[in-house]
Formats: sequence, C-alpha cells, structure tokens
Amino acid sequence: MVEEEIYSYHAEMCKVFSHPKRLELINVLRDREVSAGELCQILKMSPSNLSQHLAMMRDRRILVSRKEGNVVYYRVSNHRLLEAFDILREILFEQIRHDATLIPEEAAQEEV
Amino acid sequence: MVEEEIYSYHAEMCKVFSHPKRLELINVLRDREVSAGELCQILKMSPSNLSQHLAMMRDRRILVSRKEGNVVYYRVSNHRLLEAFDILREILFEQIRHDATLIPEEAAQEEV
DNA sequence: AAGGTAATTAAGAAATTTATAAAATTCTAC
DNA sequence: GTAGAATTTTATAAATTTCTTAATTACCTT
Repeated sequence: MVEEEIYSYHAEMCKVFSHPKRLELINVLRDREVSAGELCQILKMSPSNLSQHLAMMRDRRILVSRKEGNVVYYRVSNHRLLEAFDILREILFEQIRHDATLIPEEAAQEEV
Repeated sequence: MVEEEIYSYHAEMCKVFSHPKRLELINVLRDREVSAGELCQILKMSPSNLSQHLAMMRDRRILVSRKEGNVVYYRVSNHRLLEAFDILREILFEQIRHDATLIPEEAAQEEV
C-alpha cells in the first residue's frame, strides 16, 4: 500500500469525527451498546438520517452492530478511538479556557 | 457553552483531519517548522490550494504561523494533536493487517 | 399470511467542501 | 519607486456531504 493511499484511508476514518452528531453518538456509545431506536431518541434524529450516519461509521469500521430480532445494537469497535476523541476534546477545552482569559470580564472573574 | 456547541467545535477541529493532504501536512510538520513554499514542493500542491488549507487549519488553531520577511513558516500548535493522529493511524494499520489475514494468498505468505 | 415495529435504502434538493485560475498583497532588493 | 518573489485572497465551477421524504426490507406476533 502506498503512502498516499494510507492518508486517504486515514482521512476517510477521520471524516467520522467531523460531524457533531457523530461525535455525540460516539460519546453515547462510550461505555455501552445502544440500539438504533434508542439512539434516535437520545440524539433527537430521524431514524433515516441516523441510519445513514450509522452506516457510514460501520463502513469505516468505527462501529460494529449486532442484530437481535428486530433490533440492531451498535457499539464502538475499538476503545482506543475514544482516546483520540478525548485528546482532541481536551485540546479544544484548552483553547476555550485560553480564550476566556483574553476576555476582560471573564479573566476578572477568574481572579476572584 | 452548551454541550451541543462543544460537539460543533469539536467537529470543526476534526475536519482538519478529514483530508489526505492535510494529514500529510501535519505529518510533515511533526517535528519542524516549514515554510509555505517548501510545503508546496513537498506536498505537490499549488500555492493557492495549499494556502487555503493552511488558512483553515490556522483558523481552527491546529497550526500557527510566523512571518520572516516574505516567507511564512508554519508549525503545529499543540503536539498532543500528533498523539491523536498516531492513535487513529495505528487503528487503521490494525484494520489493514486484520484484512490481510483474511486474504488467502497474503495469509499464506505470513505463515512462511 | 396479515399487520405492526425497527431499521435500512433510495432519490433528490440544499449546503458545504474542494480545486483552479486570476488578481491582489507584502516584502525585498535594486 | 519598480521589479520580482512568496503568499494570500477572490471568484467560481465541480464534487461531496447532508438532510428529507418515501419506499423497502426484516422480523416478530397473532
């Protein structure tokens, strides 16, 4: 496999993280398996739209599913994904904290 | 800041990783500062296209720049980003290795 | 097998992202 | 200040992503 191809697959994988609802979904599945129907309610999305997001995440093997009767359960395929998720989220929080100190009123509050 | 908003920012940040050239760019900047012009050559991109990618990465504060004369140098703002980068890349490699063992010829080669 | 529920698929419109080409900006050196 | 190099910006066309609605599939219950 060529270097260039690897970056393409890597980018495809990262596209999973580039939508707020998909991030929320991953966070919901952090420590448990949840059915498509429950996910609809939790994420407040239409079954159809959710299903499309689930399909693309399954294609890229970020999620795996298990069918029980009529119900399909989803879970995260590899928990190291959540490490990456958390690192990026922490970096984001650092940025937000840093920005807060640049806003006079908020910086003043911190000094209290 | 609302939970929902955080996911949106988080997703915006992750969009940086969802393009193969941007990933390659981050990898080039892993351990050094490089000018826009050099990046053009290394990544084989037009100055204009590269500059647009650099701008969006700077907007999201994944990169920071420093100007010296009329040369602009770029570097990664936070090295923890590379931890996330590497975790995702490793997961990708695991997937590729796993797939290889499912292909008869390749699996046979591994047994040699 | 008929009806109901859960989930997926398909089709199409709207929004976003990406790449290319041309114009503009910034700085250096003469 | 004019010419030239490095970089950025603007405009726009092409490609991709996202969401909505409607149709379909899979499975359970009676």
